[in-house]
Amino acid sequence: MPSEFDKPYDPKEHEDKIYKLWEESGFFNPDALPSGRDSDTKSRRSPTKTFTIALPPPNVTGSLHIGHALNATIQDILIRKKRMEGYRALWIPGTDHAGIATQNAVEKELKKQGVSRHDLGREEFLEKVWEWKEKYGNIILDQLKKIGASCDWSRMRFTMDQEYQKAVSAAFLHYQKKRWIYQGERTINWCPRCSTSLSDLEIEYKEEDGKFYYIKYGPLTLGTVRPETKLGDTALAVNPKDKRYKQYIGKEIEIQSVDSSVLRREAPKLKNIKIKVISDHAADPEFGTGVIKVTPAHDLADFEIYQRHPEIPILRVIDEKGRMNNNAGARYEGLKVVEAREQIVSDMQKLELIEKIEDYKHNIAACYRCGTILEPLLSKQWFLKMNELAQLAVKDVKKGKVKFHPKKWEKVYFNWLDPPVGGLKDWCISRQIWWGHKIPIEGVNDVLDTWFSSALWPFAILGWPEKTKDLETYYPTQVLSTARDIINLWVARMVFSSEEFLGIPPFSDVIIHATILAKSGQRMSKSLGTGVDPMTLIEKYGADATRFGLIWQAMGGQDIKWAEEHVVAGKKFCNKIWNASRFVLGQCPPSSKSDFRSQKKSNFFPSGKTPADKKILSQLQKTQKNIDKLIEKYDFGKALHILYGFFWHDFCDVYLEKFKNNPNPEVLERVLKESLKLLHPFMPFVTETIWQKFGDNLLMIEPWTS
RNA sequence: GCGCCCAUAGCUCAGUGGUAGAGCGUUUGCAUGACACGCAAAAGGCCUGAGGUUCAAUCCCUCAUGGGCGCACCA
Repeated sequence: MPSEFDKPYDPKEHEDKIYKLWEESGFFNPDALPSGRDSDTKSRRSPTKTFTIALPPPNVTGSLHIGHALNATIQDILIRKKRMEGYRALWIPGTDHAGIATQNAVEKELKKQGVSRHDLGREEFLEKVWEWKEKYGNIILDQLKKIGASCDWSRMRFTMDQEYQKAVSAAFLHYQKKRWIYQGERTINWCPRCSTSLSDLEIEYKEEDGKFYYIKYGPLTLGTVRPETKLGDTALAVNPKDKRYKQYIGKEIEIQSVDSSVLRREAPKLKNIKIKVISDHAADPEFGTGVIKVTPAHDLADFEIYQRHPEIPILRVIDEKGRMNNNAGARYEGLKVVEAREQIVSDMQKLELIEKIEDYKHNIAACYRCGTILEPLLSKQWFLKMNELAQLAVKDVKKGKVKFHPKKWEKVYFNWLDPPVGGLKDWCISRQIWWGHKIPIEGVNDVLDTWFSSALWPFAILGWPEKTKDLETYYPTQVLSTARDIINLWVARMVFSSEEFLGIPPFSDVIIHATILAKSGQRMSKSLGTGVDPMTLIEKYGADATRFGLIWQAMGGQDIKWAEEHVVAGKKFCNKIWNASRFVLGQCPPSSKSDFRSQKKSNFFPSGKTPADKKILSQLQKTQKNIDKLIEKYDFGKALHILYGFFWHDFCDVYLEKFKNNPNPEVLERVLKESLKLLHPFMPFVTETIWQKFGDNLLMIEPWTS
């Protein structure tokens, strides 16, 4: 027995070597796959039979987290199975430039040296980002190799590489020609920290304990959580049906307010001002006092009121940095929003303009990249019309051309694209950062939303807008596997982009995999230290065990609370496979290995004649069918449970234990060989390592079932 | 506020219209010609609560409770 076939299986001994073997074979590139096998005259790999997956490009800022590991495993299972089935299986990897996230990361690093991006200027800063990307951007892909991902690295793409930039420009110009892109002045979500606009999807809501201030406006009283925006009020609104306030509608009322021209060091003073009362359905008679203040420049809802009542003025009192500007008056100018709030509240209290203050729990919008509280701001931005595009995306799922697994996620998709109330707002595609695709219009400095380029991913990586051979051969893709939080941010936008530019859906099946939660049942969080690093798991238990643990737990896409025990089980299982193989090999020495490999269908029932032989062979056959069916249904967890039960219990505990004194080598070989194939997509390293003991062929391209 | 999901063994989860399973953990044997990362056994659950449908419910329906998540302009 070869010395490296030692008792316990040690993944570290084998995994890197095996990965190198695969890479050197060139078979990750489907163009290099053999077109048929000598033992099989039917051409297994007809050029038309392709199977493509576009890897959701990880951000260059990131390192692999446990969710990536699960997602990569799922995709690798599909790709490996299809490759064994004879498809030209292509899995295209790449990375995303991740505009805001990457810019933030680089700025943070520069800050350590006391440098800001403004010190460097745009050109030099971008050079730094590129340097940073070259240095760190591919770490995550190396981590994918560690878990065994069989991507075609020769086709690796980056959302900012030259070819990809062409695709982005082409898409932009196409939309522009259709007049779906326009510039407009709107109140949008603004992150004062990142100093850029954000789309409606790039928001996270945080619950906050705030205060609800009841402020006197002459004869009226109204409630607000943001008294500082009072300085930008240009109207009051009441509901047209609200009888209490009917008499005021359409009238200008005179109210006493804070005199904002009084300097801060002086005592606050009252000032009489006039303000118009309008009627609008946005005012809910049931809530607060039924009167609302309208601050169109700093509130998204108020801006909508303004759009319905264009006669009211707009007054901006907050700047891009989140500070009060000179419109706010000398008393408040330069104060941060929160400071201004404290100041104005104290002023109003002194002037007896505040009736009462209540505790109030509410959700506030925060930046999805840095967590800073967003400041709605009137701003000139570029928008992409969404009506028709959204309908393209809706149509594909409604018609079943794109299917979600599990199906329930359709709801999230439809809920955004085709909301039950209101409509889908146009997509704010401009960002005021430096790192990204520049908007291809002369004199415009803004860059495009990162997701604008991500939306083109599945076809841009195959060469679109050029009519490349790859695009022709490998598009559309079949499966997209991703996390649920980017269903709208990314999946929906890929669907309509592909429909718009190529007239077909980008993929037919969308797998929304389980979200892996911390033991507490909450999302894993780096800052809380509840995250699990897949690299640590691989280091400790091996890649196969990690893959096993992930798939074993991620049943049916249901969220899971992470339990490392299952990775332990995976490690034990690797060992079991290893040792069973050692035993079988002992019964069938390497001299017979050519026989071992060339068994054909004709002797699926080798000379085994005992009832037990027949039983295990029929169990094997049943398992093969089952596993195949379950993988096709994307039911990976169940497939693995069944495989585990078959191999460990039916084969090892029952059959092997019973007959180890008097084994039937042919049956052993048959069962082991077929089991290794079934196991390979799940646990590629051990299975390939064992397979290598039998000959030179790669298990990776052995026929799935024979 | 609207919507979705979950509640089964100590832990993490499967599952079925006819009173339950896995992995890990625990207990007890066993160094049995691959494996102690093992083998053989065992303990452990009125399947969250209350109603309903049914001959029959852990599984179907309703409500409740607890937990998670998504959406929403309620200032």
